[in-house]
Amino acid sequence: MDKSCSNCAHRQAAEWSVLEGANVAHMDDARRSRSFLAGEAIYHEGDEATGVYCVSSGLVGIRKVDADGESVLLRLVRPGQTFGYRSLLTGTPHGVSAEVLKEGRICHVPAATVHRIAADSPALVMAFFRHLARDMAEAENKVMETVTASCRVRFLRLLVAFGGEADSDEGTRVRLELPVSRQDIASLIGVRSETMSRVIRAIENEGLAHFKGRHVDIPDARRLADESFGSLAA
Amino acid sequence: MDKSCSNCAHRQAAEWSVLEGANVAHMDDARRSRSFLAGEAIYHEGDEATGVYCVSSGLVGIRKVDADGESVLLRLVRPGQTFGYRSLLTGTPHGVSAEVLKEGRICHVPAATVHRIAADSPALVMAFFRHLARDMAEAENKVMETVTASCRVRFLRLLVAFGGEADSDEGTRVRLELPVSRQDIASLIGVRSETMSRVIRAIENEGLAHFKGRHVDIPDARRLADESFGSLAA
DNA sequence: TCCGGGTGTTGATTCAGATCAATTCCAAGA
DNA sequence: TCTTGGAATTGATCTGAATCAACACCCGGA
Repeated sequence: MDKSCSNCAHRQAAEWSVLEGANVAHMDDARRSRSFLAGEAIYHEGDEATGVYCVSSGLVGIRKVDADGESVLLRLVRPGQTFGYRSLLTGTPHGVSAEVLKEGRICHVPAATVHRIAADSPALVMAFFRHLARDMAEAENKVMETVTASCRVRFLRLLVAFGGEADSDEGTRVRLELPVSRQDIASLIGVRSETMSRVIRAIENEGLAHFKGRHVDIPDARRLADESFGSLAA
Repeated sequence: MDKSCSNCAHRQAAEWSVLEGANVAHMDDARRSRSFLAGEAIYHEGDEATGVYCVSSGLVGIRKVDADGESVLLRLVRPGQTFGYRSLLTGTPHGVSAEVLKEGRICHVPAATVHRIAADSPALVMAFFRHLARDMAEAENKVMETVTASCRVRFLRLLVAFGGEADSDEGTRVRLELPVSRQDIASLIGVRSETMSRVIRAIENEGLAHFKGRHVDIPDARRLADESFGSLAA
């Protein structure tokens, strides 16, 4: 399996899709994939970048830890997405750590290869720029949210985001699976896990959604989406 | 004044410094500068990008407003720094708004020019990538801080950041001037202005710093820096 | 089968910061 | 000079979320 990027299921999604000709071969050639178990660290804050990573399957979390040991889960990286390119391209140590949240397979493209191809293909650099721009926009949203929205609203919005990726069968009912543990969800929206529990119970009681393990059943997605639009759903 | 980028006081700082040969001339030729008064908007969220801006003098604030009208000041743009390049390069509408906080002069390089030069100079794109990467790192720090640190600590860290740019005369005493109003500082660290006042008064009472208008006098910068390192200064 | 430990839940209590409501301060304009 | 309106301060009160402390649940291993 995984013999080549060309037949990777996610080829379209990743930055590599802009590559042409010999560069595709270079990539395929230098690329190495290996499987990771949940909990394994891929790199730590402060490490030097050794290349660019690409999630083939599983789920990766980008984390940051402060001096007090407080850890925040900044974002998730899903299959088909790349990560770690920022430090590599700027030549600075990683400012965040990456860790496997759900076991899977992750490709690694060595630094030298990325640099060589980037020097030859401005389109690749541009693709990474776009990726970074999108991440930046999300980071800005996150700052806004943590400052202005209650933890309840933040959680509802996260549900909506997860739901967007899930299968919303024609009607308004949506069934989805939480990709990570509740602790991690709490960390993702910046609250304590106890608070997370209470928020979930409240939502459950109101009948907005039904939680069983990692399964979530949303009877009326529209109602939930409305609620997630800030406190005043004018 | 301001006849050319070549003799701009901030030439070294901005992304343009990587340009060579004819591209420098193209830039200089197309560039237009004009002065803005405090409070003027440069662009709004949702606007299409018309070019890249460069602060010559004064101060610019990057803001984001949510559905409820809550506004957060995300970051400041100082003389010598560029902004607005993100939307231009990705071809997406601005996700934030830019507004003049302190009157001054701002240069504008039209979209067509930037695109033409960028197509010819991969180094320019790379320079913008670096800028974005730095902003992203700061955004990540901001998320961390708003989630983990008290508003007191967040304010102290902001003071330290301002102090870093100021003149710390040989000793530990630092004298600096706040670049923006207290309301804006409150918005910058994500608290209400009332809270801001109280925090400032508390710091004043402890003798950590002395505030008079926008002037701040820090008798012992080291002590202040220590305090800013989270709640537990082990 | 009985552990053990990680994950999640629940309750009681506390506290940081928001909110509501007056003032006071101050700079620009008439 | 007086006026005026935004910026800043101050006080009283409320509340959302953290904290502290048990306890229930579930799953893999001996």
